[in-house]
Amino acid sequence: MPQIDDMTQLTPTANLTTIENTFTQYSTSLDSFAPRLLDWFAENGRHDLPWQQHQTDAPNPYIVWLSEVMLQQTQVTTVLPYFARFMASFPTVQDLAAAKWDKVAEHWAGLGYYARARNLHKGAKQLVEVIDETGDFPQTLAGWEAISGVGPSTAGAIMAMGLHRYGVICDGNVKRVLTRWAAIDGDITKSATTKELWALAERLTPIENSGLFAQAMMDMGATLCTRSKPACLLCPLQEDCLAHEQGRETDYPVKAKKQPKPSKFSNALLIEDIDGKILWLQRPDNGIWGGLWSLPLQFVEKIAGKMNTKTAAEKTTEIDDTSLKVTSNEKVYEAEFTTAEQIINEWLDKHKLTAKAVSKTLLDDAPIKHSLTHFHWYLTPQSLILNAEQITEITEALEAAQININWLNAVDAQATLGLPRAMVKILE
DNA sequence: GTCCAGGCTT
DNA sequence: AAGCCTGGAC
Repeated sequence: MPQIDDMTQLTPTANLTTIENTFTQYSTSLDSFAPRLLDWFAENGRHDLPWQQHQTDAPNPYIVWLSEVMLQQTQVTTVLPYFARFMASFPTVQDLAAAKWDKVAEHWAGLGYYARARNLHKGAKQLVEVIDETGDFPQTLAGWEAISGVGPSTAGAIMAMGLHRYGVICDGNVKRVLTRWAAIDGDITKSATTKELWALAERLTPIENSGLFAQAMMDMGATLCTRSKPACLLCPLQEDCLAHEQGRETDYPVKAKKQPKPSKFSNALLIEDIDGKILWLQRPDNGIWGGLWSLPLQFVEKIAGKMNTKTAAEKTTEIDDTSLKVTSNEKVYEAEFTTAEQIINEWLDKHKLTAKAVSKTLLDDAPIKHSLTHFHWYLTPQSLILNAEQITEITEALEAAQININWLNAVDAQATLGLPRAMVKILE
């Protein structure tokens, strides 16, 4: 734990000094922050989450590590059933490390951000290696940060809550609470602001009970200091919250304006045999849905995000144009295919085969829209039935290129493969 | 329907 | 700095 004298050195500008000068009795505000928060947490916090370890003297770091990785970018209610299934199938880190990737992927399917699942599986193997060498889980912040998928905040959470040692977290919840409490106007996506927030989090975290403090901060951010409509009346920090004083709670945290998202159009090929078995491809580890199974996708086009500064004339064209076509100020990009999709496309070309639209009714031919962080994806299901000879040919072509493939009907695919949500939508 | 949150890796 | 996914808020 850095001493307070060191803290000012951590801040690039006079950040903490600014905060301290803001209060006439700054040490009272800063020093009473944790006691007020912990009192609130004892009375009103959640103490029944299945991964919480603060009521035991022998915390299980595996449970905290697993839950923290799941809780990255994901809300508690979404994580709960996934966590239960993981613990049932992989009760120890050794079980997880020994599992096959496809089994891990199937357990994770639907949670999103699949790199987390790949890192989790890799991390389990790394942890078993550490345990075999030292007899125990890593015991230091650096030891945990060396595990794949564990960054500074997750490592701090594991130190504090999984080992009952000293640890600091500074996740999205903490950042929202702190930017409001101290009215920090810097863009939280900038590294200077990140540094400032980490320094403040460290200054506020009590040396004793850092685990309870971390839980309390996360609970505060999730239940009181919410993004919209924060419950300031119930907040133990209300009396010296600068954002509240100014009535500007929802102005924080400050983030740079989002860039317009491009749109991508693809066909999702349902390549079937006469028994209704569908061709599935395992996607490469990098890129979208890495390591998961997907239908072959056929790139159609990609259109740049809509500009914010459109002229009235351009807006009119846009309204008139209901068929998702390129408009004048939009750019068309290069096609994007995986190796497997290239092989399939070349094979279809060679045999002059074209997939047909699958719509139950004439009106039901709209593409499925799937929005991601950085683009909108419009997926149009297209069907193609192949004979036995063609099935053999395409299977051999893909296997020759070391592509992992599967022929499974819709029900079996959902039950046994890790399918991303968009694929489930298409099957439905 | 649209907008937005969210930690880590590369 | 960009890429990654889904669900909840509105």
